[in-house]
Amino acid sequence: MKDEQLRRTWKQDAEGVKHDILMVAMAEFAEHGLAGARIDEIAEKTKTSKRMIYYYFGDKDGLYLAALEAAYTRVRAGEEDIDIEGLGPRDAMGAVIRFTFEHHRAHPELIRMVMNENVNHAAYLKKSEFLRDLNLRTLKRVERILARGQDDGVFRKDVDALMLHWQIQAQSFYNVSNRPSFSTKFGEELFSDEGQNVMRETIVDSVLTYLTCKAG
Amino acid sequence: MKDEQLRRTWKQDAEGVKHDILMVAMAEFAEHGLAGARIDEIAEKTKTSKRMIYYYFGDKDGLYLAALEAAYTRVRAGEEDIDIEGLGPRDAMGAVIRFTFEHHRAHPELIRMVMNENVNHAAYLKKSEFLRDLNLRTLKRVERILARGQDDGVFRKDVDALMLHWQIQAQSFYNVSNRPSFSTKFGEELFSDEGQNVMRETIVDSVLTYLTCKAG
Amino acid sequence: MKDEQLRRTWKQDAEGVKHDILMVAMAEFAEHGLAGARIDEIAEKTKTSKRMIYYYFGDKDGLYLAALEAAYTRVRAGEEDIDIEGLGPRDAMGAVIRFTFEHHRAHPELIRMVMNENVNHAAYLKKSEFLRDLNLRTLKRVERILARGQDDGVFRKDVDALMLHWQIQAQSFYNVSNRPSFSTKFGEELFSDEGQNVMRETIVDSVLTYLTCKAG
Amino acid sequence: MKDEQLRRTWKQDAEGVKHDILMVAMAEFAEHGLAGARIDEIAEKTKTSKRMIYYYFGDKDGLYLAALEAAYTRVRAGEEDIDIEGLGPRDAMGAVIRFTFEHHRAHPELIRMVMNENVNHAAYLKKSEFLRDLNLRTLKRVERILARGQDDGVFRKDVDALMLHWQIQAQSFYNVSNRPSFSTKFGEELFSDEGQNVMRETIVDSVLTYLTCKAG
DNA sequence: TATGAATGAGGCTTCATTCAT
DNA sequence: AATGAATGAAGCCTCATTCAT
Repeated sequence: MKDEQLRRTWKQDAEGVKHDILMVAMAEFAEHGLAGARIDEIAEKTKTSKRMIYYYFGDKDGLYLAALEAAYTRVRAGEEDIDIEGLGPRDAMGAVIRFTFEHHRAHPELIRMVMNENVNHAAYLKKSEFLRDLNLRTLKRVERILARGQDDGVFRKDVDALMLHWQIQAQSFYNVSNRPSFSTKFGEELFSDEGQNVMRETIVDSVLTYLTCKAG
Repeated sequence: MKDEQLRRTWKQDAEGVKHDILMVAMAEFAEHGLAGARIDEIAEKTKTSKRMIYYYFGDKDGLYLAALEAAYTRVRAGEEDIDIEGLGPRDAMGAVIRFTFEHHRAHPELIRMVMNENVNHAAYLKKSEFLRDLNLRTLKRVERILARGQDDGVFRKDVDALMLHWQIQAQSFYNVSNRPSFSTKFGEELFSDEGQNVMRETIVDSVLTYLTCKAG
Repeated sequence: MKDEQLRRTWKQDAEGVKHDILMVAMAEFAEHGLAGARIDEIAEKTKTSKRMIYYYFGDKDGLYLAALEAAYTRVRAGEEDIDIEGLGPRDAMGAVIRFTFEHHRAHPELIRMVMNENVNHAAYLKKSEFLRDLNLRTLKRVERILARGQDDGVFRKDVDALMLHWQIQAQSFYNVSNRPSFSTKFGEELFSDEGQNVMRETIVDSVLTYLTCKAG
Repeated sequence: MKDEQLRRTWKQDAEGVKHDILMVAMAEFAEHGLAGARIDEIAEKTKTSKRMIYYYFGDKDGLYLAALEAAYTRVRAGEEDIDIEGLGPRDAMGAVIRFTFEHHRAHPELIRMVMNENVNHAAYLKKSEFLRDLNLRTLKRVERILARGQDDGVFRKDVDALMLHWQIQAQSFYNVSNRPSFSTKFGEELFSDEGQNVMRETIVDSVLTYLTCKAG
């Protein structure tokens, strides 16, 4: 079963045990959803036992919520890396779109957890104040760049930041979430490395065109 | 419990019974997903008994696949209604976008079934040739209009029909699929009747601008 | 395990199966209480399986409530046998006391279920209207006889029927319920056949003396 | 959680810790019974930790037995207060009955532990010599008063002290133990302050009448 | 003396499915 | 074509208890 040597390493390491459980749980919930995931299966893939899951997380729901939060927080770490301070509005907006697109691509497990949340009518998202506030920063960044571009006269004035944010999110999210069904119907073409580059630049292009085009 | 009079009406009406079961199953699978739906619950809401589900559909998977197909076919009926023959490329494309957007909005149960399929890596979609081919027509229409606009010199040449189709689908789908999580984080504003009108026209506007803008 | 021949006899005999489960459950809950009884143990002693318990009774609480009701109703069957119509108030009251005393003695399993109910603050008794109303008849009988005796001038006037009923119940119940602790402390003497006869007649004697004594 | 200051006070105070645990355990066992009580729950309500329970009492059974003994001894403290030396047999017997009745009323937690013992066939009571001998004194007192009254010619001769003791105990005990079920069926009337006074005096009256009535 | 972490065993319950008629 | 009864397997969770420090 479990490597006795390894277990000894973890003994009394509450944070380590919790983290181990969370990583496994996140993967399992992302893969199978709340209803589809199995506590037994999660425990099996863990360095510890099923009993510890209940010890630390209470019940399946508690574990799910913790895994959801873990998925968000883990992903958030890499989010700040983007530096747009020195860029003009166009380039800044392009950078934000590219970052969002690639960020979603890089974290399919979070996308899948959010898909599950939507299947569940965002029941657990609603429960967690922490989670609800998490994405506001992304919106704020779009708002700032948009405002700057509008002040500079580079961007058209009749564009709403929330709506723009929504469009960027929609396409970045759908790219990951609906890849299985879309590629089943229309082929893998769009999802090759090359295809994804084209897609990303097309989104950038279409958003910037929309924001900057004089005629129409 | 069940109205005896009504049941008598269905007696010997195999198609009626099957249809009844399918409609209930579709609603339940759309609501709870494959893993989350309960055969008992489905049977309960049916005019007939649990045994009949197994009689007609074999097992839960069989019922799910049948419900998935039913969801697609039921929705497909209303799809042809759109008449774009007399329209110019711009108006035709606008009509297609508006139709797609509203069509997705009008059929959340299908959206939810597709969400579930994506959670399941489109396992059942892949099984059904029937389902795979179903959406090709929508793509074809976009292709035709795009080609016409490009021939007329109204639309820019460097746009790919599949990519364009993808963008329209992405936003129309995400609008329904991710409403729970998005509205939890950013409010219901975008999802009021007025908000949805703005969103739809924004999508139309941005796509058409992208297709037609000379400068950039 | 189970006799295959016997099972075949029970097959499709829903009432038989339910009754079988109830009798076993009653015995187990009487013996161990709600918390102490084990569903596995009950199932084991049953002609059927654990699954059927849930099929018919939903959960442990449901089974407990059903067993409680069964205990009451089963005991109630023999209750009418007492014929006091032709008797004078003294003899009638004596008959009622003797009947109550012996009736409690004859049904320790019901006494034990009621003990358990009292440990649980009568939580389930309160839930069941059926159970609440069940003992009113006994009180009514005492009321009638008392009133008759008071009208006849045989019984003293300042006696309350409910209080009298309470005294009869108290001693008849305690005789069964507290036999373990009482006999541990004070010996089995009172609980031999002879001791029980003495006890019963002592109760009759003391109640009738109280009801009829002129002096004081 | 726990008041740190208070805990420091208890530190090194083994007797204090044990006493604290016992008081909590008594309350929990009285409330839920042996099977229904939870070690976790007891530990939670304690000033100390679960580990200490095992340290001092070995296991759940050990804790239960200790709590049972604690319940008896704690209650016993106030028992001597009754002074009947200067009273005649009638008044002395009345005083004993009143004392017993009120004493039971005042200590429902002991009554509930004894109820539980009876549910368990007095298993733990039988184990403890200490507990078995505890109530003999009460019986002795009744014996003495009864003998005195019989010698004086005030009480009838054919009354057995143990039986009399039993009757007093039965009614005093049942008043507390079966209040939940009795009041559920017949109302709270008998259990108001006024009702309890009436009940107590009725018991006194009926016992004394029985003991002293000449005619019948 | 004290404690947070850990746990095996067993508890209750639910699931999709099949049987017998 | 139809149904109420029945079920094995597996799910989630809780219990008293012990370990390591």
